[in-house]
Amino acid sequence: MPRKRATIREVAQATGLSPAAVSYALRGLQVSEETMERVRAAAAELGYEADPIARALASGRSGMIGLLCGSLEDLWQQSLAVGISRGLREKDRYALILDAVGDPARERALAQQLRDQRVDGMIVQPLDPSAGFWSELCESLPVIAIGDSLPGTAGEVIFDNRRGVTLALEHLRDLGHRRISVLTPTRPSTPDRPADVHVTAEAERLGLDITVTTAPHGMTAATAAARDILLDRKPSAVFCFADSIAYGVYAAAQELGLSIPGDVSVMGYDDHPMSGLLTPGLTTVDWDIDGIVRAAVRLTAAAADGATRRRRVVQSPTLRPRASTAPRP
Amino acid sequence: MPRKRATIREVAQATGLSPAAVSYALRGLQVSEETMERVRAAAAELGYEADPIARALASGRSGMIGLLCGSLEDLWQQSLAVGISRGLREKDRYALILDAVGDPARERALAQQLRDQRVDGMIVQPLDPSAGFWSELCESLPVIAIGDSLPGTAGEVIFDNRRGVTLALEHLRDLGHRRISVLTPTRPSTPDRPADVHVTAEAERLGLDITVTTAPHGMTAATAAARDILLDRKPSAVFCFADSIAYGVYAAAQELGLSIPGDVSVMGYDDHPMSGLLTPGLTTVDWDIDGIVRAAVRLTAAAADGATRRRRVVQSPTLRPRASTAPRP
DNA sequence: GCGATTCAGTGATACGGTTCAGTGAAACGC
DNA sequence: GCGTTTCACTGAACCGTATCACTGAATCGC
Repeated sequence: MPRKRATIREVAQATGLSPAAVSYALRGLQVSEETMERVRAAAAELGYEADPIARALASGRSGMIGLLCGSLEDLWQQSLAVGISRGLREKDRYALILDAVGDPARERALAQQLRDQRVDGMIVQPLDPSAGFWSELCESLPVIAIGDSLPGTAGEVIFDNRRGVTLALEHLRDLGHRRISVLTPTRPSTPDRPADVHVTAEAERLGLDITVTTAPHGMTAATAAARDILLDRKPSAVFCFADSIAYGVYAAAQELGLSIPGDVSVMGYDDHPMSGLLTPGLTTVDWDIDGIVRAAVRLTAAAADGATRRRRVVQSPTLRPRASTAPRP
Repeated sequence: MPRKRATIREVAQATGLSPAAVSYALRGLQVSEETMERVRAAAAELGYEADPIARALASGRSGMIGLLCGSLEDLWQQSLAVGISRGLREKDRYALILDAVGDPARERALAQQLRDQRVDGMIVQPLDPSAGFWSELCESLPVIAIGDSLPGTAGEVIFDNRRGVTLALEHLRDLGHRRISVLTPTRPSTPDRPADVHVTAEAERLGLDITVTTAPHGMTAATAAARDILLDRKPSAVFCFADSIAYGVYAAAQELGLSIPGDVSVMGYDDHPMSGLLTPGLTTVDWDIDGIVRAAVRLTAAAADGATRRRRVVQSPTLRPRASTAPRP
């Protein structure tokens, strides 16, 4: 790391200008072309680079985008976070990634802390879309929601979960399954999460016998939950609301000596890159993660730059049938 | 998000003290018990919380720890990052995660930017341990290195790569393999990376016929590289320097109709949670990621809090034999 | 009872920028 | 040729906290 930071004052001194003029010049404001060049040259010479902290304090903007993840234990969300982080870097912005660990209370606290960091915008995968603080938050900075809709956001990338659930459950019904266990990462405290509502509604419509169980993300936790379900309820199919959870079911089935899809069919939801590599390949619902990343980055950058138009992208799911689902024996 | 931030001045006014006194009181310094209580109460009442940006500017510390990852395309590094991020949160610190995308030049720039953010410390997985700027960096803030050793760090969690490579190659040799392809994520520009040196040295010692190829992390890229190697060189075994890359080999083998381990044995390096779920299970070298996370968090927190003793943890690998390796046909 | 220490708290300044209101000179309209 | 704009730039205030040097009062030792 080179010479110890030059300040704006030193550049001003070197050019014979006032600090204010230098500040303007470096941002291409209010000064003549010629002065701008002179300042740029001096800044380069002195190795001057604006101090992001001081700038944030003075201007109230930091160049950072807050990324508030529901639970990074989910591999798919990890991929999403990494993708978004990279996308933002290409637009000269940092992502400040925070992990709510599946806890809505923590989600709220972290949102607050992100705001304190003067993030220019925030990307959120709301755990609890019905929480009251979102609208207040949206008023104080541009928020982009991913997944579920939120009131007052500057933009949204919404998953058509209704459609996704339909694809999954119809697929299982078409294979003859009636008795289906659903494993969802949703926390018990927010039982009315949109995606879950769709599940019970669709199940009713299709005449399926559904049991919904909560399982944390993360292999070991999901495996434990899956073990119980496979033993107790003996469903002919399991529908997991995240590929990560389906991986837990694979592990449990392996332990119990159950064959997939011979003894039980398994469906995922996300299409993580690993899902195609497993044996059997995991039948799942693909949300086009690259598309989501691109849309989120685009919307966020625009909103943080002051775009006012509220954009809403609705992501459509695709059924990705592989070998983990088969007709009911 | 509640009332709009109270400042320290308002708290001062409310308590009839000077701002300085409030500042001290809130941090439990220099003031009487009684005043401290009074200030705390007033602060709570006004909903005051210190502004991290202003604090960072004034004090030069931010409470954040920079986490500089080599390449987050690697699933194992993703797990590491998530784990460390969580561990730090439990110590009331944020992680500011940056991804060098496998590019040493970018690694350097990001290190600089992290420092500009006033991070209290930095955790680094150096892509290029021999780069000159590390020692300068270490002088200006406490750096914890993960993986390879670095001059001047405040602490290190070193992988005994020599031992890891030995475990892997001896395992393959014992199974009768001689003609082995090595796939490593190292960039061509730093060919003398310690881990790679061990490979060629060990291969020589064991009398193995080795070819080293560079493959980026990330399934699609690794798959492409693996395809070429499997077709052109027809090794009896492939040793991948990251489980993520081994996944690419699985995909390539699947495409080409090659059986693992029937036609080719595959070894990984890391032991990512998914490796045990694959069919066949991936034989790999386990570095105890949880131990690494714990050690890194502990060392970093200590160093950021001003601990001076330089701690060095050496991580020993364990061979995790599964089904992807078999005797040479 | 007197000088030397502690103690609790103050005022000023620093951190490194941004931004608002203002200024003198040049350009402009007519 | 005079009043009005525009242009390029300046001075000062400000963002919200930390910290240094200092002060007056209380405490201490003897």
